[in-house]
Amino acid sequence: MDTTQRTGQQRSADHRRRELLEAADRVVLRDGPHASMNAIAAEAGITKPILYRHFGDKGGLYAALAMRHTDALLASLRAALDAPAERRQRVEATLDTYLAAIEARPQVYRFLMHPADGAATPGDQAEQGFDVGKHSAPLLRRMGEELAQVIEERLDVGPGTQQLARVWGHGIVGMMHAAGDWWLGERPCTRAELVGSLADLLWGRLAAAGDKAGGPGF
Amino acid sequence: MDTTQRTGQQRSADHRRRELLEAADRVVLRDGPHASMNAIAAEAGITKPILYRHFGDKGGLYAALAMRHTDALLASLRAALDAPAERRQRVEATLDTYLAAIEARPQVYRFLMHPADGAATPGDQAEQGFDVGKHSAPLLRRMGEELAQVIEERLDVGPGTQQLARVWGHGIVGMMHAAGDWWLGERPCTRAELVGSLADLLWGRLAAAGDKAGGPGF
DNA sequence: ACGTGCATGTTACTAACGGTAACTCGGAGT
DNA sequence: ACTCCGAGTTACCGTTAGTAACATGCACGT
Repeated sequence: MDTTQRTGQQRSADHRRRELLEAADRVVLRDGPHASMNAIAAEAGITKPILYRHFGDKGGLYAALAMRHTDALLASLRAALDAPAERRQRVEATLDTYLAAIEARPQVYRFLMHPADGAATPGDQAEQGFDVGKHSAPLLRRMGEELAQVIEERLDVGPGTQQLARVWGHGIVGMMHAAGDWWLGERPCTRAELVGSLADLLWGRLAAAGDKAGGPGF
Repeated sequence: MDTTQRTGQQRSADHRRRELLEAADRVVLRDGPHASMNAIAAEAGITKPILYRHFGDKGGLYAALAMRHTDALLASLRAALDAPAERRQRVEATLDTYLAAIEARPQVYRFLMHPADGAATPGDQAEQGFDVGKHSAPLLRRMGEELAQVIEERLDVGPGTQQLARVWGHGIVGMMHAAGDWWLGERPCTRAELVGSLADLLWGRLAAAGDKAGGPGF
């Protein structure tokens, strides 16, 4: 059987937290990031203060929720990134993995990319300085750092590799994200075409392209 | 049609709107995107309902405000993009223009990139379907389309140029944005270094780099 | 001169939200 | 039996977006 009698007490603490997170997940998937604490509590069959006891505040709940999805997505990406294949193929597989994920669950994607407000507790005016990006999409940051690490581990671009890797990591992730966001809204082409075009961009086809008539000479 | 006497009535309508926008600008620059309608009204020396009469709702005010800054930034970028110089130099100038802008006014930048909620009027539950990206940062979209147009006009990459240009436009803008956001938060290097690294990425240095020891052969 | 219309402005309110204080209830330990 | 403690509730606070109803001033037709 289970590890003894304390199931009734202690395991239920973690288990309840899991249940609450899954209820919150359901509501967020249904209502988007505008889901209210009341709605989440109602979905879980309880009332607000319990949520606050478990997660502190709304930011805490959202952070816990985001962590789950972020971890899952990052695991997929890591798999594609670490596959034993040619570099271009790895890049394309990673792009495709990301795009497939946001295509399959746009609500989750939307939630992860807009963790809402976060700052400035109502009664207390906090941080009026610029903390740009501090509370902004943490998923993008994590993906950027992850990619930077892979680049630094695997690529040799001479001196300054470490800094270059970080710039490129965040830059490439941003490229993927923005292109995916736009593509998800307009669907101007197939996923494979998008992957190919982005890989072409990373492969220097922009620099290699010729000027059209009328442009300044190269 | 005298342009003289109706000044008292009609010009003051537009003028008042301008004044309100400038007051809102001041507050947003001071308090960030969390600025409340009350605060903005107070800064303008009036009260809330007037704001609502002029702009409909908070989204309307924010949209009008964002339009001003977006137009200004886009004008700068267009100038850098259309300069009569070599392509790489144009790219670097454009990147630098963008980064200089967000560096100079991080509050404006933060406001433009997070137009807050926007959807779901409180009393009426609206749009529960996925409208991903519909209300998301319009500045990025406009920049992406603008860049796509320039690419399509100036570059010749064979068939499919138009679609490729749009993908690249949004992709490059996303790269610039994400890298800039990260850089603004951590300041890991100078602006010039960041510009150079990003341009190198676009110039195919990622594809040209060699593998480090231990990696799968190329 | 006088009311009419209209834009401008106000006060006072509603509904919803995030968050919290204070109370209640049921079960384990001694 | 009595106490302690965690889970849960109701009822509330402060703030916010948004609105209804009331006041005021200025041009206009008659």
